[in-house]
Amino acid sequence: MNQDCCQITIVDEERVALARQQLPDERVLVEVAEVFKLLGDMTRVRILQALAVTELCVCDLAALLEMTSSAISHQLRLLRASGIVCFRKEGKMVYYRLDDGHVQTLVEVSLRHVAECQSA
Amino acid sequence: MNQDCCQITIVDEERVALARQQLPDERVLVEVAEVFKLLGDMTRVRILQALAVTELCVCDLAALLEMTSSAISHQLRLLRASGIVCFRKEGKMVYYRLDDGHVQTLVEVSLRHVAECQSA
DNA sequence: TCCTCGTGTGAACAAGTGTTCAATCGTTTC
DNA sequence: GAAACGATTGAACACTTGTTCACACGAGGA
Repeated sequence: MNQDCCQITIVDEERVALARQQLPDERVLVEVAEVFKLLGDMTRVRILQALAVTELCVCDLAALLEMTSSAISHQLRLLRASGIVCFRKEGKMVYYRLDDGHVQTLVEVSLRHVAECQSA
Repeated sequence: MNQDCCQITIVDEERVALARQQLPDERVLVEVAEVFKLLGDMTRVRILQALAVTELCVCDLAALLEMTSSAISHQLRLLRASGIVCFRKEGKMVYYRLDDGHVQTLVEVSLRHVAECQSA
């Protein structure tokens, strides 16, 4: 039986080699995880759900989610940096909206998954 | 102008009300965030990518990702609890595979999003 | 110009998370 | 039965992360 350097038995070398071959580039995986990490927070999910309905300014979101505008602003900064939301300035106000249809798709698929798990 | 209890001005009550109305149930949002949180980790993303190719046992995954089987097992436990992966026992081995097509869709959409952001 | 108000930012703290280590459980094979 | 092996689990640790607080910026309005 083959053993790797870590003394862990590889049961099926072929399958492992196949999986390794199909594994995307490390940098891509990092970014994929990064996107999901951003979506993996109640506050940010609620922000995105709200922005999926209509564009909103920071204080709108703060009132809607019953949080400080500072907390909202911090989260929006992260979402902005990853190209998930974009903004539009109008005087003192800054209106945010979803930048990308993919994000909405992700949330929708996730909602479907949760719905199925609950019914099962 | 209206003010809520937190002294934050609601700029557009109509839009806020609309967004609030469309906001899914709190418990659903918690679960959605939970799913994304699970996908928001490099190790788990790599596990899922590997399992998208073929079913694998714990030690296969440990060898593939160059990690201890203990670390892999901890992560698989979380993925199992959320119905993202399922397993099949065969003697001493436990073979894991994706339980749900939705998860694969999520990863694929995310990959597309990342690809577009890089090209832009 | 001064003040107000919406927003953005940095430091700091509490809470949550992933890995390691050691031990245990089941199953298979001497 | 005992040893070997794959898998699982709990505690502990370092590390990350979300919110709060205080303050700064910038755009109107008096």
